[in-house]
Amino acid sequence: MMDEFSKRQKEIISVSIKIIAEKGIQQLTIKNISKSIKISEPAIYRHFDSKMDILIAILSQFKNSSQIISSKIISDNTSSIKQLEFIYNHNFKQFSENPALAAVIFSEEIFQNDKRLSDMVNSIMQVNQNMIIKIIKNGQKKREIRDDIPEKQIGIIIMGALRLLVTRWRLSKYSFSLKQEGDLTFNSIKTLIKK
Amino acid sequence: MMDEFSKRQKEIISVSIKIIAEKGIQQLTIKNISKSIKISEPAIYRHFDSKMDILIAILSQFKNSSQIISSKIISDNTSSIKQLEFIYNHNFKQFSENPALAAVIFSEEIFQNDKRLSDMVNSIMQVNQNMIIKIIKNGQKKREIRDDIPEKQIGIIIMGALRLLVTRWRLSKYSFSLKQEGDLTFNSIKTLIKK
DNA sequence: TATTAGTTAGTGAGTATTAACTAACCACTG
DNA sequence: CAGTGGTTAGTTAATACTCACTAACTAATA
Repeated sequence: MMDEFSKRQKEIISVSIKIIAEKGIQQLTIKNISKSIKISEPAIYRHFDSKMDILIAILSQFKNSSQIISSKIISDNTSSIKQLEFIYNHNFKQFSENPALAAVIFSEEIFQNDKRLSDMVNSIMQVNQNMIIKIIKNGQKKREIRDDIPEKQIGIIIMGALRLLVTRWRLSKYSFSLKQEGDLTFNSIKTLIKK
Repeated sequence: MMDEFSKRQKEIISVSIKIIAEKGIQQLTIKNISKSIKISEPAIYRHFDSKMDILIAILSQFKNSSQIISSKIISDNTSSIKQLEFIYNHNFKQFSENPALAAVIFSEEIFQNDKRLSDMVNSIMQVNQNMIIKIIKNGQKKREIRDDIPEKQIGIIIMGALRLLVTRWRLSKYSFSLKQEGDLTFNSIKTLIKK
């Protein structure tokens, strides 16, 4: 409820995400933000107290949306494999439509400096991790997923493959179809883990 | 043979790695390097032409060592699974002994700005990836690894899990035993991929 | 005495942020 | 309705700082 950002605030957030996607987080400066919006640098401070508050706003947006998706999936009553497939597809779709998201989510190193930011990044990671592990555990109980491997380990494999794929896609400057490659990877994982 | 670094150069490289490990790559500044060595900032430039040359020196060290390991493993005539296990163990050992390595290797975003650096990071990644895929392909031929899944996909899964584990270990400020957790993960992978 | 490795003092560029001011709008009130 | 005070969102100019890097000098040493 609290994140009723003003029009300008939303604009600042969205151009910030765009800058990160296109030029990396190093280039996210007040100067570059203000240049994009075509207002002066100090004008930014009419809308956010500090640069960090902008970063926090960006991250909190992502946290919200991933929490919403998480609860949506968990409450959905299809097979575990289908749920995992949905997560993969949802991620690929979201990243493809908005490559900036990938750049921000995978910038853990940079946020490490500041505790507030690193806590936020960690908790976003946690939300996804918990969701996947929950699904796997459930799938093992329902005998849809093999149970000779701990759910935590399957979780690492699933998350790891997803992240590596997205990282490669990003570093290659989005040179291949994330959805296409992702489908191949998920099919392989499906073959590996289904009972 | 070309990397016959002087004593001071080696010192600069080693404190740089230390700084990256402890405070992140953002804190790798000429000022911080010189402070650690207890010489003045300009003195650094007696030994390296630029900061980038220091970064390149660091990366080339890692590249060399990973290439050496790669050829060593490939020429070794044990089972594919054992080879993969060796890679996992080698990585965990190297990272545990020198956490800076993890910080450097996984800082792709930061090196993206500069072409020379990003090429270097990419090629280090490539060396490992090629090695793993080669081993898997061979293992499938020797009927040690299941061949109902493309070698490339198994490669993504193996690399992805390794990277995710290291990333988590690093972000948790090395709070758990990488070797111990890594063994668990590799055992699970072994169960999944062996024929 | 020539070279090496250090020093002090500085440059210029870039950073986030603040100070001081202003134009436009908006709600009261005489 | 005209004028007053207050708020909002912008401006220009400046501050204080950090960054990589350089010029000029110096002590030690081979």
